[in-house]
Amino acid sequence: MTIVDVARHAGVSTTAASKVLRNAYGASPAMREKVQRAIEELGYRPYAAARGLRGQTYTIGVMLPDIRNPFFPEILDGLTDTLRDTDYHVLLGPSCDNEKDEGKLTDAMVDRGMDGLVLIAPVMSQVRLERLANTVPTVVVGRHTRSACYDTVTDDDTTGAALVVDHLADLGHRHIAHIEHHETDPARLAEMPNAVRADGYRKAMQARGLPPDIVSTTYTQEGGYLGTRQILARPNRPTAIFAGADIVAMGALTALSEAGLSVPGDISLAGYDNTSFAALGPISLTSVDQAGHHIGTAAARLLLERIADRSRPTAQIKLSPTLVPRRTTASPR
Amino acid sequence: MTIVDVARHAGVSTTAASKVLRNAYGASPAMREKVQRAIEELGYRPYAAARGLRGQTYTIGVMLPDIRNPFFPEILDGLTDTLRDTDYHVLLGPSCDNEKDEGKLTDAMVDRGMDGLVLIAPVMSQVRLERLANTVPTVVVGRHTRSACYDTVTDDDTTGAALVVDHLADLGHRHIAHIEHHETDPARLAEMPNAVRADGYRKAMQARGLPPDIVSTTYTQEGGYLGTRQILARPNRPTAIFAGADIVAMGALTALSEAGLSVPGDISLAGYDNTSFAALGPISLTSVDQAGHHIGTAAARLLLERIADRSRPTAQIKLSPTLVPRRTTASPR
DNA sequence: GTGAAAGCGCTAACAT
DNA sequence: ATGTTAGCGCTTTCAC
Repeated sequence: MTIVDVARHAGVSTTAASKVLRNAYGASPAMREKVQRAIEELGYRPYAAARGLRGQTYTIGVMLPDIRNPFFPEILDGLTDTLRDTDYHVLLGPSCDNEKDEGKLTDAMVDRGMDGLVLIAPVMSQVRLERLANTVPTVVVGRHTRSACYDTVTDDDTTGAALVVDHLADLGHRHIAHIEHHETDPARLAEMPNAVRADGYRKAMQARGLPPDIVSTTYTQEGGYLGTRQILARPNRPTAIFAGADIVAMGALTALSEAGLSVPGDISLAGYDNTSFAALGPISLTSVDQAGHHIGTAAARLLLERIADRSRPTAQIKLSPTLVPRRTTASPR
Repeated sequence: MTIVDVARHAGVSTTAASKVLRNAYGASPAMREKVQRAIEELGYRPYAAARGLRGQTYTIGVMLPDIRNPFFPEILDGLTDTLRDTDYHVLLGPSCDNEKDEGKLTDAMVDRGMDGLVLIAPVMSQVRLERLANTVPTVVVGRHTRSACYDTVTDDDTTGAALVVDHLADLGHRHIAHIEHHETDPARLAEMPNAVRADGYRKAMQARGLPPDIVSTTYTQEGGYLGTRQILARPNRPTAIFAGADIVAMGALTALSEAGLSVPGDISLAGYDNTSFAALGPISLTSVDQAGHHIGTAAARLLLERIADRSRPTAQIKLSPTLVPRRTTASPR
């Protein structure tokens, strides 16, 4: 079942069939009609690999750091909703949280001739990112950089962190600890959402005249659990914990409950991302909403624009977070 | 940067280069050496679309019903761990929970020349499934069927449901309600994991001489919330709820907490899947472990076998679940 | 063991 | 407006 069969069945040339397939210029309505019917009757489907060899594959690749983090599906929904009415299909890479896996995955996506890439909070160096973006249209989500090669969509993590610190400080907390995703690479320190969040925390604490107190782990449930245990093992315990992501707060909750501490009675806890689990009745976690759906929508639009015009100047879209106070934060006793 | 460049750089024919690329028979060690070096020096990467046109794309597609359900990442991990050391890459479709979206996605995967498909709890008809499996090697996860066209990996949902019912009945519960994922299609009624789970519940209740009580919603957090509200609105309330999936239990917890009911004081609650959220300290949900990682591993192995030999008889792998009792279940007052 | 060449299904010049 | 045809990068007979 190839385009040749369609053309023959419709009694036209393959060029004509191809044009109809791609809605390209130069096909009369009558011809469109004939070809469409032939396609229907034969149940023909164009073979993407063959198209890829000549140009587009109509495939957009998405890379995300952790499929377990319930925040990422929000972004994905925004992406797929926007791409639904286009000819493009979205394919997701399995989660990869280190530079090596990221390289392998993006290579694999390039090898498969993908028309565009959406990279969510990638850790690879900017040099690599730009090399990649020069190969295939790319939108980077989460990294606070400006590049001439790729578009970016970020949420204002500095403000988001301040939202939490101010909320807790207003409640009367003086000792607020922060659990961050460990970051050593000096370049990423200024770019990655987790690092910017930690920096926002530091600045907001300073602005309040409070000493910062940071524990480094990872943005996972396990990381939250271990980080909290570390905090609780110390001589003087904070009255509030600001977890850099909801998933981290989930792990923190386990550690706190194991330690026999009540939330917010003994200790307040805030997360980040406002995932659906934060809204769960028995959890009711104070969090920061960064509108994942909008992030996804914006990324998809930027990518489509760039695919259409690879030379248009790059754009940086910055969204603003909002605080969602719930029952895990209260004044200290 | 094509295979021709590599061949020229190595001073051999493209055939030779191709053979080395694919570890095919008929290339001397010396030639392998030369070609490998050329590949390294040129940083050559084979273009998957072009390979696809002649044969394999080294890509395996995975379809899952809901990326928000924290159980599926377990299966995925099993899949990717097993596939890591092969030449295959895994690409995920965005979640799709209805027959139409499933069809679009599987079509897209076939169009992209994928070498194999893993379908997790698909809802499409068996006819369609078999047509698909005749096109491309396919492993179906979760559906309790035997087909001559595709391999299956399932967990014994009947036993799993009985595990929960027996646990609750042993604790002294007489009125145990079940929240299921709505299923109307008569064909799917015997095949889908949710339907088999509901049937297992029914049978286990009957074996205990207890009247079944089923509420139909969906396997989502929202579904659990709405289903539980429905249960609570009725005149006589059950003493225990068996949610068909942990994610459903999460929604149930919200509804119960909103209603001012304590768990397990006022009502016991059990889930299914033993996701990482079930183990969370403040939740500590009794659940059924169906070893998602093993499911993924088994699926990957079956798929590789079938890709290697498309005519080998189909296999049906059935795994056994275990109960993980936690703090949400206790004897009724 | 090695190489020349045909062709996978499609698109895009180019010719009509 | 429509058709002819040369490739895209790779694999795979089939000679040697």
